[in-house]
Amino acid sequence: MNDAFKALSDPTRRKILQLLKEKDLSAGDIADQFNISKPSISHHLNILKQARLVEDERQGQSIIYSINLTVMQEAMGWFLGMIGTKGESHDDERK
Amino acid sequence: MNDAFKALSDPTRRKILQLLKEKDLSAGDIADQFNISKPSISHHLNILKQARLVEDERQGQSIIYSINLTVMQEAMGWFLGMIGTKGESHDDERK
DNA sequence: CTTATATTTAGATGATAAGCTAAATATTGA
DNA sequence: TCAATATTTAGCTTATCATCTAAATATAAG
Repeated sequence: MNDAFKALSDPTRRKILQLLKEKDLSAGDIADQFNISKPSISHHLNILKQARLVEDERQGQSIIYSINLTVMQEAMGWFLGMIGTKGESHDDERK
Repeated sequence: MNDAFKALSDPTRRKILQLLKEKDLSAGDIADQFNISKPSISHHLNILKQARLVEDERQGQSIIYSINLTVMQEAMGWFLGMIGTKGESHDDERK
């Protein structure tokens, strides 16, 4: 969970996720969307992979990346818990 | 928005937000919950403030911090857009 | 006006992180 | 097997960040 928040803190990685939301892409196709070297993009993809925000699968020469929404939904859960009524979750709350 | 994601990437700051979700607290009361020096906590609070995730107001000697859910709701919106059906938001999508 | 309390600011340090180039690995096809 | 293509790994540099101590600021109380 912490890894996911860390991964999401970088704008390049968030943009990668938005691209993958549209459709699966190879590492090279992703790199083409940025003014950043391929090795750097590969590094970002690795961070996203460790956070389990993306998955990869080799297809011939290419490695195809796809988004994994499971962790994103968990993060959303954190926000939902946050946005609930202030102080609601007290056991000793008076009615 | 980027500031918010950056601010949320630190576990100490996320815990501060969770404390403030329960009730407003002074800077000192917040610092007491961590094994981190008061200046460091002050620094974290400043980052949260710049991201507009918290607000502060002086009350006598103390400065009281409170959570501001507006930006958090915006971040939630980002997640919602992300979790929508893969590829849905194309203009040229065929029905 | 002096002291005590609460918080922040300043300045320094060590750890993380993002970026690069060059080299290594893996796959395909001639 | 050799050359081309796709991606990652290694190693380095620079910048950002979390943390600390010491000093500064602001309010309250005697």
